Amino acid sequence: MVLTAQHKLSRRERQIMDVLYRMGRATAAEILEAIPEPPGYSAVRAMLRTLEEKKHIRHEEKDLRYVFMPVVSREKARRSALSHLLETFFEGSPEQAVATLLDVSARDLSDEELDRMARLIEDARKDGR
Amino acid sequence: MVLTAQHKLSRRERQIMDVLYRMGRATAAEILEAIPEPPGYSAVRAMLRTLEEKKHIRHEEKDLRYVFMPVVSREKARRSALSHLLETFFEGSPEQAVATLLDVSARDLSDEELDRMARLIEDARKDGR
DNA sequence: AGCACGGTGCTAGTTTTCTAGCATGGTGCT
DNA sequence: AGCACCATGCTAGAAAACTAGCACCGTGCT
Repeated sequence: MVLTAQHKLSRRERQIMDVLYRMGRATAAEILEAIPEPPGYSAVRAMLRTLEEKKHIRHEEKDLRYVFMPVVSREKARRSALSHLLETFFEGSPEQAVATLLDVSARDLSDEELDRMARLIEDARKDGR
Repeated sequence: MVLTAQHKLSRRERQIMDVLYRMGRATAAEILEAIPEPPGYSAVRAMLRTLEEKKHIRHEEKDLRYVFMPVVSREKARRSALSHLLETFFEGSPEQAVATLLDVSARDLSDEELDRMARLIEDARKDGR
């Protein structure tokens, strides 16, 4: 079971959740700015309300305005999203995913980053048993 | 610009596209089976029609029934989806993505797979210049 | 030929999503 | 106090998504 509830989100709701996961936390106005082909301000606020009702987000009050954030931790959402991507596009093969990942971000990978990735793989090898 | 048109898909449409990318090609009935909390059969066919109108999919006729498939190649869609995921959940950092990837699929990674991944990284290092 | 079966095409209707715009309430300035 | 400014709360309506169900067509069996 992948991203349990995520699948039920509407287009706009998903866009908002994406923004919130990217930014961590944001006000209605900030969210609006971050959405491509942006809806109206009222629309954003209405959807924030329903997202909150559905327990996907919560808010805190800060300087008179609401700051919204996801209820599910980024870490958890990450894993979920990654698993889903793996199944959908990579036949569940991490190897293929890494290949594409390296290819996509080839030009801005430093030697240091590559080193660290290599080390991650070594670590995984050890933990494997 | 990421997954340009993908962002405009409705919930059901996205579910269908996911299925098609997972399976490569499928009939209406097969798609229906593959969708969690499945809609009605008619609903699926209606959405296949609109997806086709919008040029996201196309169909061929095989043994009297339609077999649907994405217009955009899996490879291209992959990259797009991966980029988007990277931005949304990993601050654009491939390294973090690899870390989570290894963690998520830790238990079913063989030494051989780990070797191949390590090699991919070596290759990336060389290609880098 | 006549009929059952399994698929597609289409239309009409419901439900959900998405939106605009106004009412309300707090803050800070004059 | 009175007023402008901003943010939220809410309601009512438009638009899009979703769905059911029937008409139609080709195939193959009797």
